[in-house]
Amino acid sequence: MSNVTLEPRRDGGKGADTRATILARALDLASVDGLEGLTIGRLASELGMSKSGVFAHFGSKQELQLATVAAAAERFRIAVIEPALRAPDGALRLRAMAAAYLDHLEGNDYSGGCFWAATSAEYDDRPGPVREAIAAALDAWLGELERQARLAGAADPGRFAFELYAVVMGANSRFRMSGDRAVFGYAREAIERRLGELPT
Amino acid sequence: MSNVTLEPRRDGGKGADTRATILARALDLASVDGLEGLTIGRLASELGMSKSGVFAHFGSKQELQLATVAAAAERFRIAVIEPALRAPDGALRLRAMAAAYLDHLEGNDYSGGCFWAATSAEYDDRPGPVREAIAAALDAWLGELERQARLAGAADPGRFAFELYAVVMGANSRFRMSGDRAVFGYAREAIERRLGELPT
DNA sequence: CGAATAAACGAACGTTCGTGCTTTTTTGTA
DNA sequence: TACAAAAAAGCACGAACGTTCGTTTATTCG
Repeated sequence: MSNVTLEPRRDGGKGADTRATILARALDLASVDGLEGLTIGRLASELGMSKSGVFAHFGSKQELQLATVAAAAERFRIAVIEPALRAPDGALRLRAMAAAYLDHLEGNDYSGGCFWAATSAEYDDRPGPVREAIAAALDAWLGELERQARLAGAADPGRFAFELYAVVMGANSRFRMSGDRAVFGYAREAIERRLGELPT
Repeated sequence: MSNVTLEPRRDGGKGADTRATILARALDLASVDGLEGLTIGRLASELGMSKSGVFAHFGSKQELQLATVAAAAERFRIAVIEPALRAPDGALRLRAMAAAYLDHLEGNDYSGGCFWAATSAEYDDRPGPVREAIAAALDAWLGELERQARLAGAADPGRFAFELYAVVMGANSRFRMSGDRAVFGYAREAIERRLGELPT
């Protein structure tokens, strides 16, 4: 009766693998239908599991949403941050970050586009822990852009970071809606132009 | 028994007023919760109506969504397009359109931000008539930007239109998430800079 | 091997969803 | 003022939602 385990362990057991499998699928579903449209029943049926089996890993839908946000942040770190770290601080790092991001977006035909574009639009008017988690991830990204812009000698790093962010997100938005790949070219050229304006 | 009217009339009767009232509220709700999160029950209770009373005006949820998109397009026309028409074609018109849009976004503290930003992110992976309606509205907006950019003598009007779009939408996105009004200044300055690069 | 615990299952709950059918109230007009 | 049409309400439905519960199957470990 004592020490009742309500949720699977999050460490080495079999549960950790299942949890990772669930979150990988949750990430794809949420990129398409949003974190609110993500349902435990759908998730379970796509995984060949029972609703309660999936549910037990998180204890509530909100915890599932928060775990999905964390998984998205980790995937973003691997797909975008990590590759860009090989470039030196400053303008070259900025170029590498933007390029990795755009490549990631352009290559993601299969899944539902940028997780952060979808979920930030979904939660920008929905207070609560999920919104805060998304906002923190975006602030971290913008903050890193700003930090690198400062190292690159930008006159107004905050402004510089905003412009990079806007162009990348704009390309994702337009590509998703129109299917026109030309927007990635527009975005890359705009970024190059801005980078070229930095002090040498 | 013959000629049964399933939906209220869309013309001069009282039904037209009610329909407009419903759509006005639907627009606000959809700006916050999206067109999928918009529910007939919630709409009815906020309006002090019955679910079936609201439902009868549209016949299906999808029709309600399509009518809401149309209402959003009309509001956008009044708030952004119309005021900008007083400026002459070309660069001045572009400046007026962007300014009206940014003012509209910055002044919309009460409601849920840009309807088009919210719904395009929501439907970019959801095929169907609603997506097509949203895409058509966005294409019309981008097309008008491009047309004016061409009249202003831009070397690549499509690229020019994309950059304006990205900066305005980026400002909306960042403001909604961070609450930082400085992004509107960033956006206005970026637009002025691009307009200044046009041939005189 | 056997006991303990982790993991997944299946059924049910109360609620809300969109939608259909019927009835009542309101509106416009002859 | 009477009456037909329009508008709104009432009621019910099947499905899906998140969640809880008790039970069963897998896994781990002494």
